[in-house]
Formats: sequence, C-alpha cells, structure tokens
Amino acid sequence: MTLPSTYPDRNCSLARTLEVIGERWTLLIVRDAFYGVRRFGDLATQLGIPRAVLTNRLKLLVREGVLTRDDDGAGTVEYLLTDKGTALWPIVRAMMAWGDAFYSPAGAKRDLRHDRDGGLLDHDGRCEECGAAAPVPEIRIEPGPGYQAGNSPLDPVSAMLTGPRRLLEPIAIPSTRQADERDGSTDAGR
Amino acid sequence: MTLPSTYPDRNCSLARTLEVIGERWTLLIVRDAFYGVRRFGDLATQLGIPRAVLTNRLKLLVREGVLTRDDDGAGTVEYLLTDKGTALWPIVRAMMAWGDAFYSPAGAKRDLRHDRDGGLLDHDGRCEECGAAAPVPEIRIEPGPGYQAGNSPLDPVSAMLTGPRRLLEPIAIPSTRQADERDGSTDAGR
DNA sequence: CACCGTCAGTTCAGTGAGTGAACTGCACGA
DNA sequence: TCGTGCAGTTCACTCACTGAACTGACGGTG
Repeated sequence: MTLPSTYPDRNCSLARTLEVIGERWTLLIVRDAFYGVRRFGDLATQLGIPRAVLTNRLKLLVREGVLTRDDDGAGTVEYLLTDKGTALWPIVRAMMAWGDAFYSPAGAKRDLRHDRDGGLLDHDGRCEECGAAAPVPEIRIEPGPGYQAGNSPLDPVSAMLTGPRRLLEPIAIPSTRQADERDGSTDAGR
Repeated sequence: MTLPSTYPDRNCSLARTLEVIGERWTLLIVRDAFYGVRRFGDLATQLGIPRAVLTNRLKLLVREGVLTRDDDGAGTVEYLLTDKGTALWPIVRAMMAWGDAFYSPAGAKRDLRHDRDGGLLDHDGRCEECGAAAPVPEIRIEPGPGYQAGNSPLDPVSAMLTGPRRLLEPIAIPSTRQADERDGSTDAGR
C-alpha cells in the first residue's frame, strides 16, 4: 500500500480514514461499488486500473470491512458494499459536489434524485420534495447539466452506468452470465 | 504527482476532485490549514512529511487555488485557505465522522461546536442549539470523548492544536516571530 | 474429451515518485 | 561578523505503481 499505510497521527480520524480509502484508485472503486459495479473484471476495465493494484485495493477494502467478497464457486466473484462501506456515501457525495462546484461550470455532471418522488438532493443529501435525507438505496443518479456526452462508443458497462439508475443496483449486462438470476433479488440493497 | 495526476474519467467530479486532493498528505495539509497551521516548517514537523513532498503539494494546492501563498518578504511564508479551499470542509468533516464512527469506539476524537452558543455540530454540520449550519470560521474544535492523551511531551505547535480553538485561527507560538503582529488581525478568518 | 471463452488473480521487468537526511540561500538581530 | 530561524532544494535509495503477459479454474460445445 503505497500511500496511506500509516499516517502517524493517532488522534485524527481523518488520518485513520485516509489509511483505508486514501490510496489512489480506492475511492473510485468505492464509487463504482455505489454505482452497482460488482465484478473484478468490470472494475478493471471501467477504471483502467492495473489488475494487480485492483487486487490489492480490494483485499484492503475487504479486510477493512468496506466490501464483502462473494464467491459463487463458478469462478465469478462479487464485491458488495457493507454497511460500513455504504457509510462512505457522504464522503463521496461531498467530493462530487466540490468537483461540480469548481470544475464543472455548466453544472453538476451527475444529478442525484430521491427515487420515490424525483426530488433533487441538495448538498446535504436532503430531498427538495419531501425534505428527508434520502438513504443510499433510494438515490437515483442521472446525467446532470454538466454531463459531457462522449463521442466514443461506450462499452456495455459504461453505457449502463451512464443512464439514470439507482445506487447499489447491480449492473445487468445481457450478454454475460450475471444477468440470469440475480436481478429482482437485490433490490433495495443492503 | 504520483497518484492523482490524471484519473481518466472526464465525467466524474469525484475523479476531478481526487486529482486535486487525492494524493497522499494533501488532505492532511488541508486539515492542518483548517486548524490554523500556516507555515511551511510547522506543516513539515507537524505532519512528519518530507519537505520535498510538502513543497510539491503546496505548489499544487496553490496552483489549484485551494491555498494562497503570502510571502512577507522577511523569509516567512504563510499559506492560507481560499474560499475554494474552505469549501473542502464538508469533505474533511465527513471523513473525520466516518473515522470516528468506525475506528474510535470511545467516541469522536474531536468534537465540533458552534462557537457562538457552544452547540455540538451533528453530522450535517448543523448546530444542535440554533439549528443553523455553522460556517467554518464559527466552528470550534476540541478534544472529544475518544481523544487519547499522548504520553510524550507535545511540541508547542501540537499543544496549540490540541486545545479548544476555532478553525482558521492562526496558531500563535510565543517564542517565534509570528506572535508579534498578526494576532488580533486575522480573527474570524478569511 | 479436446477446444474455446470467460473470469479472477499472479508474475515480472521497468520506471517514477516517495523517503529521509543533509545542504543552500535569505533575512534578521546581537 | 557570527548565529539563528526559515523556506526550499538536492541526492541517493527504496518501494510501489504500471502494463502486459501468464496461470488456473470453471462451463459450454461439438
């Protein structure tokens, strides 16, 4: 673990948090986990991350209890966010909001909405319609005004991730094995 | 910049944010800036970070508009958070909250309070007393129930940072030059 | 049963950044 | 002129990331 192995500061929870999610790629892996990406290969191609690094990061995240590793015995493995991992959402949201505010003049690249009533979420994660703090499984993410359509043809996984969809919902690619069984089962997430 | 130079994802503000604050040490530098640490040497000793790395990180943060570099001509330089840098506070707060929740069983290592009325801040940064979202300069930070007193004698800067104090307030060490003039001047921060 | 594709994960040489300690240069003050 | 405190640089060393190729297990197919 190159970066965050040990931040010596014992009395700073920020440093402790960085030891878990502070390395390069780690937070992007977590983001993709929120987006519903669960498989090793999908993460590798999606992020463009060296597979060796991905292996290390996933091991760390599983060891820290951020992800669980489900091996179905048929050679396919699924990495799922635990409650502890889901609790990282405020961090991810805050970082997306900051990037939107200062590096996306046309507006947010992704809008977050309360799936129940379609209300936009403010910076605290509260629904503008019902006023409640939307729990993660009820959040829908979709392209916002600052989204820039790419001209290159998206691979199936990226295409899935681009359209409006709920967080934690597994991506279902028709042509692969995973579309078969686990579809309606994992609905509202953990 | 080893880590965050380029995350290729053009449509993710999270990736863009990580390019700025995703490298090792960077977020700890920002944290110390919130704590009032402003000088190169203080940051170096406080964080235990190699000076060469600190130089690079500060350059990046200044270039990105997170910090400003004030050279008083007398050889002393002050790095101050800009508005853009202050806007990172929700990220820092969220990460401290997550670390407190999962790695500090005795409770938060640092409590955040609204300096006006002493109300504790909840996870959204709202004051329990007045209900308002406390702006950064009005936040007081102090040791919380999970704080572990060290047995080693604290250096002056660490001692300053441990006690209750308002964010952005400059640290004033009596024995050094900085205590002279800029004391009452930079009160409520930027 | 050999063949093929998919999948997770490993191995390996090359490289680039972090690490730690020592050093430079500047501005005071005595 | 000497000593001190400061910001920042230099340098050799090490280690983790990078990228590509490889391994091994599983399942389907003819």
